[in-house]
Amino acid sequence: MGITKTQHFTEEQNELAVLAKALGHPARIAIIEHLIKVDSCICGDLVNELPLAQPTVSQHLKELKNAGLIKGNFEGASICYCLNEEGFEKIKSFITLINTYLENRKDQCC
Amino acid sequence: MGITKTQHFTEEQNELAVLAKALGHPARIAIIEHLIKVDSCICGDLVNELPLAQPTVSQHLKELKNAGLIKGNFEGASICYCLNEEGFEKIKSFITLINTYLENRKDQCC
DNA sequence: TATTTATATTGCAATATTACGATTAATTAG
DNA sequence: CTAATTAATCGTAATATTGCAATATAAATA
Repeated sequence: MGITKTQHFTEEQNELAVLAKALGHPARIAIIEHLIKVDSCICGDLVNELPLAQPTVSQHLKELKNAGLIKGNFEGASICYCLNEEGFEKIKSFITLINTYLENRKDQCC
Repeated sequence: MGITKTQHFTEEQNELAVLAKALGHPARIAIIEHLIKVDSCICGDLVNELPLAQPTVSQHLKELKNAGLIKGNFEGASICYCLNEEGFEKIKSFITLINTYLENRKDQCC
């Protein structure tokens, strides 16, 4: 029906999915990569950096912020964005779990 | 216009986005978690495990496979699925990059 | 060969996402 | 206060995703 059955999955599963989904667009990957390069920047910088219009960039920023992957601070007329460590911690834990499993995996069917 | 401007982003950015997007659904997180628990399983096992119908599970498996996060091997009448290390390597590299950055970050605006 | 078992595919309805022009809101500069 | 700057929101079109019933495919078994 086009609507995710969120209520049937665990909170942790839904949380991870939200975080991964937020990273599931090249523009948002590009935003994260840019923030790594410059520590922090304002929306206008990203509009210059990306091949997208200002409302579109603003929307992507909103999604990253809602997911908990970036933070925004008012700085005069503009808003200063930077990475939010908390969100990435959760992804890191999951990837570490998978990595540990893969390193110790014996029984590989494929 | 509802269509991602893939061609304006780097191949690496698009690749990462595809991988993250594939993880961006709780059912697919649940599938990955189940595979970690049991090493390998067939579609029918997941149909019993998840609150979703067989065609829906099959579709989620297809997406994970297309993204390169799982592999499927014919095993008689059924297909044996397990994690694909290659796909997770790429995500791990990205998360490690971010993690290294966050650990050394001095200038935090937020 | 016919039947059962396991999974993929098709088709479709409901909903979500992507993108942007136009507009609004909020702050700064003059 | 007014104009300029910056970014969010609204409205909307195009497209993608989610989910499942029905069906098709493919292998194992009787």
